[in-house]
Amino acid sequence: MTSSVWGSEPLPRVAAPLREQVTDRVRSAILDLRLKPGERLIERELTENLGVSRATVREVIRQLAAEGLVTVVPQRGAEVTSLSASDAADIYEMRASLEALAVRRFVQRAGDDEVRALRRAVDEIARSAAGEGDHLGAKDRFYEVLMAGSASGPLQQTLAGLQARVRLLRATSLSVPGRPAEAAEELRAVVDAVEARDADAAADACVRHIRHAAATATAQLTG
Amino acid sequence: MTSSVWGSEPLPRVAAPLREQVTDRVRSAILDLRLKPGERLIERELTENLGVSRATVREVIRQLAAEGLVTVVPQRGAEVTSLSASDAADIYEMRASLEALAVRRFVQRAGDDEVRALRRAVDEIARSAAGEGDHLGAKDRFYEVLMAGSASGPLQQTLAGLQARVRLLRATSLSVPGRPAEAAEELRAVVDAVEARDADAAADACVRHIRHAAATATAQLTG
DNA sequence: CATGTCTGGCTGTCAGACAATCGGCAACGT
DNA sequence: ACGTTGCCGATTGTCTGACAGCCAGACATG
Repeated sequence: MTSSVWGSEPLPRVAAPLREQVTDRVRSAILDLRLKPGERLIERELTENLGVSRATVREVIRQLAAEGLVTVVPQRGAEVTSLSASDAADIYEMRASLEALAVRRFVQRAGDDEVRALRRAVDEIARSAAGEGDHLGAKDRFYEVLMAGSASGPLQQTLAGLQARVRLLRATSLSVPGRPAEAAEELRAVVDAVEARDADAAADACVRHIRHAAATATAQLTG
Repeated sequence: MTSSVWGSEPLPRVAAPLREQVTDRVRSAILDLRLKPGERLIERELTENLGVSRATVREVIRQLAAEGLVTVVPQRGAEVTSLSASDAADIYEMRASLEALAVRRFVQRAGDDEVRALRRAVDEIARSAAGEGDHLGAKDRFYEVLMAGSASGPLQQTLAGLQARVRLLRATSLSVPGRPAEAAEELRAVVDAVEARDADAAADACVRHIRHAAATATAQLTG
């Protein structure tokens, strides 16, 4: 294959369409809580603050609505989604099921180098949990590797949406003290199973991790 | 409650926004195979055939893209998604996980009348499988009841997307002879467990059903 | 035959316009 | 003082028309 010379993939799309840049900006704003749940998104304001036309803004809003980050009320417009406690529980449970599946696929489909990358990612999480470093970023990289290795378009798309909503949750609740270290340990268990190529064990460990995360999160929510 | 005079619910949305009507139309066209997988969707054509402006058409396309029914290639436009065999397998597996979860929620949350409605729905499926009647429609109604009873926005939204993509699959493969009767039997098992309020058994039966459906479907695909 | 160039078809994006609708506020009658 | 009524501003839903940029295939050229 000559493709190895250029780097296989069908081209990483260097210049993203304006619409996607804007989508990313707004999504970040929501996840960073610069737009709080329940807050209305007025089209005119967005056009001004982002410097794009209303048509573009509207497409962005539809996109984010599909991801579940904003909710559109007919004839009233979009607002940042605010999740109920039961929604939160469901989302975590969905994540548990689907990430377990993703981990299974990873075990089946990922090459040794990708397994090593996953190991590195979890190490970085542990480091950031103990000492210093970008914990959220480290977790993001972990999931990036996981998704790439499990190589499933549909799974990736769906999980991305769920993950975003979880972060939306993290808005309401947040960082419990000893939690990062625990999380790192749980993820290490996942990678251990993956390295042993034991899909069942890996899936189990994954479910345990998310159930645990859900427990601490909802405790914050209702408490 | 005075609401009983008008019919309880927060209003069934009589006049849907134009955009949604159009979305439904196009979605139907895709699922009924009047638009085949791989076929390009040209904006101008859609504006003419549907009698709406390009702006509206574009919002509709973004919506369907988010549902996974169409794929947009930057600078080239949208085409009806065509799924790979491995995508199909993943989608079925995701459906298995999530519908199992939905059934669990149904057992927890649904009232007795909703359980009865589910029973009626499965009976109708059986009838349509044996003698005559709208089989697809019957299945749709079954899922409608299921979703309403499990009462979870996120679950409903996600599963709707998956279900649509499964139907897209059904485009490529299709109706195996004795299959409908089997399916009816499997769903009956689900309802039996639901009536017994046994969430685990119901979830298991559900997973079995979808695995079975996936098996026959992928057999068609690769064979 | 390989390479460069042109052109038509589409998409990406913008600006501006208008009707329909929602929410609140103020005037009104009682 | 209080519930109604009616009006107005803010915002969304949708349309029109326009223009630049990109892609693919036809065409010309050496």
